[in-house]
Parts: sequence; structure tokens; C-alpha cells
Amino acid sequence: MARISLTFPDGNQRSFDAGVTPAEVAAAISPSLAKKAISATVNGGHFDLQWPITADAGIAIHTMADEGPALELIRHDLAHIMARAVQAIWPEVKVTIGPVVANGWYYDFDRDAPFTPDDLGVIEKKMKEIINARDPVKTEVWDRARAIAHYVAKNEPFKVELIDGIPGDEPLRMYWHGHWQDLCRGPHLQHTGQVPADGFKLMSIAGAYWRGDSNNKQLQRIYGVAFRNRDDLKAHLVMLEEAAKRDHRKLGRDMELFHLQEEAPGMVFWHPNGWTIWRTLEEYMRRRLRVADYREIRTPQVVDRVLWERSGHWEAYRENMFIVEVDEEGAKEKRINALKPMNCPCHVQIYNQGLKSYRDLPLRLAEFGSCHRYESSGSMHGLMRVRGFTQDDAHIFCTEDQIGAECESFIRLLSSVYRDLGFDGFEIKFSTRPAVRIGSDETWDKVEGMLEAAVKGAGVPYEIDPGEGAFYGPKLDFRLTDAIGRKWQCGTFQVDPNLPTRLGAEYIGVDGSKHRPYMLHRAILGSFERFIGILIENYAGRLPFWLAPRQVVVASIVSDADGFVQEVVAALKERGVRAEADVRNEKISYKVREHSVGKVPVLLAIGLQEVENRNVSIRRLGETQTSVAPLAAALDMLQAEALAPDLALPA
RNA sequence: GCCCUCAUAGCUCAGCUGGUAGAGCACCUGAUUUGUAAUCAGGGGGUCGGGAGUUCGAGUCUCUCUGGGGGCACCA
Repeated sequence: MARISLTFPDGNQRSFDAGVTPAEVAAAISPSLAKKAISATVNGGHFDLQWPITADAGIAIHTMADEGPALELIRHDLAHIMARAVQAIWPEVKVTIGPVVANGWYYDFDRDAPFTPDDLGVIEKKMKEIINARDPVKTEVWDRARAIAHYVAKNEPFKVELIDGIPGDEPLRMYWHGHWQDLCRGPHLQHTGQVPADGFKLMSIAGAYWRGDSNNKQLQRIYGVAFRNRDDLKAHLVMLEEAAKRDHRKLGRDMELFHLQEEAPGMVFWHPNGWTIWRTLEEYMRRRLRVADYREIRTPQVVDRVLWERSGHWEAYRENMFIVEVDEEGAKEKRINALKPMNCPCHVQIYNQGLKSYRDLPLRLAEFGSCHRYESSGSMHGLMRVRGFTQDDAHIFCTEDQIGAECESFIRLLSSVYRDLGFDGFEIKFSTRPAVRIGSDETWDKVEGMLEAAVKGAGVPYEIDPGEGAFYGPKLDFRLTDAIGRKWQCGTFQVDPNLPTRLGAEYIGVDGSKHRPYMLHRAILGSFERFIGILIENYAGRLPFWLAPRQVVVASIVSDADGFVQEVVAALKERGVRAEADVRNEKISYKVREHSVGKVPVLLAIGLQEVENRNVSIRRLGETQTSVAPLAAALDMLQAEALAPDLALPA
């Protein structure tokens, strides 16, 4: 097959098979530019080329931005360079795969002895040698037999397995970095010297299962980050430090919000400040739900296994349940109960009390439901993943015809709540039918269609997550991002025709006969624990006034002002503002510092001037300027600010 | 659950190759009455996450348990 050579903006030349497509060329330049480049080609201008390219014309490619080798290429080459370095140091190590990820790359190795943190420095040093050698990168296309024979001879079983998984008609590319080679789809840079030797850093070692399956062997993964130069790398490391400062686990301690301890792993001890945030959030949610025609209920924590057997949890979810054994008087055997891991079966019990009519639907039952799940020890993470948590749960019992409207109004409610809580951006995943599922394809078609129409109707962007739906129905997941970019599912909306059947929910239809209702599982915050964790990080602890656990500190400057301080505090409390006095014998600068660290949004300083004029000096968190206002005006202002967004008067 | 890693006063951390613990902040007491991010002085506080072992002797080495952190798997 004819080969053509293209010259890229950074001076690199790369050869392609004749007939190369714009997408392939764009991808070789930079995946991040690829989309722009492709559309630019369609729209004309940026690619001054005729497609498809069929002859080697020594063509120069121009992109919209000439920014040197793309980061994706740098990172990908670093993955190869690292693997080469590792095998140079420890020839017995077996290689597997090493993809580019956010900010860098990783590579999974198989080696009996564990890598140690000290090894990272050794590997880095070797990598720099390889980079400085400016070894050429070359590509070859091999046939399968040769590739397999090669890897069998080199005793690289993982590579053989990879080749077995590649469709027979796909060309197998081998990339050479100097004398070291790796099976790879490419593309790559021209020589190792194009990688900035001071722009990368190996970050950590982790265990990772081969092909992401915990039944497979666990490999050792080394993560690295890479940027174009040392400054960019440094900026990234500084960013990580800054992110660590807003970690909810650190702020939770600094702000005295909560703590966790050994005797109750995954269960939160909420302190007065943290519990104030919780109650404020709960009261807000309760008002929002009431307006949206939900009816609040409360169901038991400890429920007999019989119900869990009926619901299917005993069979499918038992590993994650806390079991409670009780010695009942006179009973021969212990009675087995479980702490509820979910609220749904209990909600159906309330629905089932009394005969329901189609006129009762949709029936929306809401509970701030405390749940316990025995999460695996390695998965717990501060407030984000715990074993005891409270969901803002609700189940909507409705007819098939009502699903679409319920979904649409739910998304509207959720968007509005998130906006009130400071999240303009969130991610929606629309999870469609999984391979293993129940229900007919016709039903799935119908329900998926309704969900998608509802998302579209709400005018919010979403992505499709094919095959990730629950076995009983499609779902929408609403995700928010924490301080260091990890995404956490908060809201959810799931369509479930299954549980009503198992637990015998029904209603009398217009036709006078019994019908099965649909059950919609939905949550907005997801859990109070996780959502508060995300709130703390999103605001870096500087919560909006209405949510701040400590809203106002009134601080005396001299002890002769103490009386007026107490008067101001009392007046604020009377107006529903969370206020406290600080009349300690300390300098005002000391108090300012301490309450700034404690993230108190408003500090009122009272000295002799304020006492005399009956006004207050106002300092807001994060500002160095102070302003002076008459007491009455300040009280009005703070009272108005203390109102939750749903209660605030229009400006 | 798995891999790596960590565990010293309330917090942040020091403690070299083993010889029975230190600092800053916080806390308490006293002085200071101070104008917007840390006033000064004094004092109390830990047996080094739990258990076992090696050793004349362990915070310091080994094993084990528990918990945390970074990942992987899991998140119905």
C-alpha cells in the first residue's frame, strides 16, 4: 500500500497509508484539536488539502493553533518511554497497556515484587535518559502471526491476549522507541526528545485489575502527569495543593462540622456546626418538596428479613446489608432483621395500605430516609461514600402515561434546587437498557423514549451511557464534581416496573379492575452526607450566608462595648440570624483572623465609636474593606440575607 | 475486598544508623483594653493506633489486627 508523508505544524513528519481520512490526520496532530480540525475541514479553510489524500505530496498540515506537540501525544509517548524504562531496569517485568488519562497517563505492569515510592525516582531518571537520547520513533505494520510469535517468544502473555482481542482485519502496529517496541494503535511523536524532560512527574503506584476485572490478576499501575514544560507542571502541582485545601475532610475539622472515628467506620458524628448546615438544607428541601406536591413519610430502620426476601434484596443485596439478630422471648430461633439499605420496599408498604384508585396517582411519597449499607472498606471516602447515610428519597407511584410529565417536572425541580445551592453546571448521564434486563423491548423503547423526551424538554445537556441502566429500567444520573475533579452521583431518576410487582402494589383503574402502577425512584441531593461534602468543597468552606452554620460574629474591640455587643447579638437572633458574641479580651485583629479561618461570613466589630453612634462596622469574609451602617439597617440587611433562596423576596 | 502507603500531644509535624519523647498552634492562668488575618509571660497535656515478637533495652526492627490516604474492584 502506498505511503504518504505529511508535515505537521510542529515540524514533525509522519507517514500514513494512502487514503488516510481527515479524522486520522487530525487525531495524529492532537485529539483535542481533532474535532475543530475535522469540522474546519468540512467548513473549509484550515486544512488546505484535498481528501482523501492518495499520493505522497509532502503536504504541510496547518491547524488552527500551532502549539507544538499535542499534550496527548506527549503523554502517550511518555507511557511508552516509562514502560521502556521499567523494562530496562527490571527486565522480568511484563507490560500490558498504558493509556492517556486526564493530565497524564498510566501504565500497568506485572511484576512479582511491588514497586516502591523510591522506584519512581529511579524510573524517572531512566526516562530522562531515554528522552535525552532523542531516540527515533518508528512504526511498522505486522501481521498477526508475526506479532503473536514475537510476544510468545518474549514471554509477554498480556500482549498476546490483547492481540487475540483485536479483530482480524485490523492492522497491527508496532511502535519503536529506539530499540524498544510496543504494540500500539498510535499515533506518536517522531523522536523521544520531543517530550519535555522537565514537564512530567510520576505520581503514584496503585493496584489495578487486568482488564478492570477483579477476577483477573492484579497488576501494578504507575500514574504520571505531564505538561509542555516545567512551569505548566508546577502550576498543576500547585493546583493540586490548592484543591487539597478545600478538601471537605480538612474543612470539616477546621470548621468543626463533623468527625469520623474508628469505632464507627463510615458513620458520621455531626457536630453543632455541621448539623446546622444539615438542618438548614433539610428544611429547604422539605419546603421545595411540599410545593411540588410530595407527601413526607417516615419508615422503620429495622425490618424483618421476610420483607427483604419479598423485595429481592435478601437475594441480590444481602452482602451490603447490616444484619440485626434479635433473641425474642420464648422463640426457639433468633429473629433476623436487617437495617434498611434502601427505602423503597418500606414506601411500597405505605402505598399498599388501603385500596388506591387511579385518582390517587401520581402519588409522591418522600422520606429523608436513613439507610445503612455495608460498603466495602476500600470504597469509603469522607462524607462522599459512607455506610450510614440519609437520602432525600421519594417514590412516585404513577401510570405509564404519567412517567414523562413526572420526569420533566423532576428535572425542573432538580435544576432549580442545584441552582439555589450554587451548582450551575452538572452532568447528566442517561443510562439505557443493559444486556441483562427484564421487561419487553417494546416497554423499554417506550420508557427510554419518554425519559429522553423529558430530558430534552428540560433543556439541559446530557450524555447517553449505553447499557448502564438498572436491570428494571432506564435511569438518569445527575453528577457533581468535587475539588479535585472526581465526579459523584447525587441526583437520580429511575423507572421501575419491577418492585411494584414483587411487593404487590396496585390501583383500581378507570375500568374498575386492578392495575400495576409504575414506581419512580428519585433523589435530588442523593444523600445529605455526600451533598454537604460537595457543598463544602464547591464553596471552599465559604458557604452562602443562608447555609453558613455561623452567620455573624459580633466582636468587641474594648470591653466597654460588651453591652452593645450583647444587644446586637440578641437583636440578630430575634430576627432568625445565627449570631454569636465574641467579647474575649483579645485584639480585633486576632478575632478577625480567627473568624476568617472559621469561615464566618460576616463579622461585626463594635468599638466605642459604634456604641456612641449605635452603628456597626461590617466586615465580610474575603474582603479587607469594612463598612459602617446604622444598627437598624444592618439588622434588616442580614435578616434578608439569612432567608433561603426559596423564601427570599424578589430583588 | 485487593495493591501501595501512613498512624507520635486537640491540630500540623520533628525525633539520624534501637537506649524509656520535642516544636508551633490550640487549651489553662496571669498581665495587657487593644480599630480589622495571630500581644506577652507562665503552665498543664502524649508511653508514641491495638496486640504479639526480636533484644539487656523499641516510638525507632518483625508479624498481626484496626483505622486513614491514593488507586482498582464495587456503588443493585
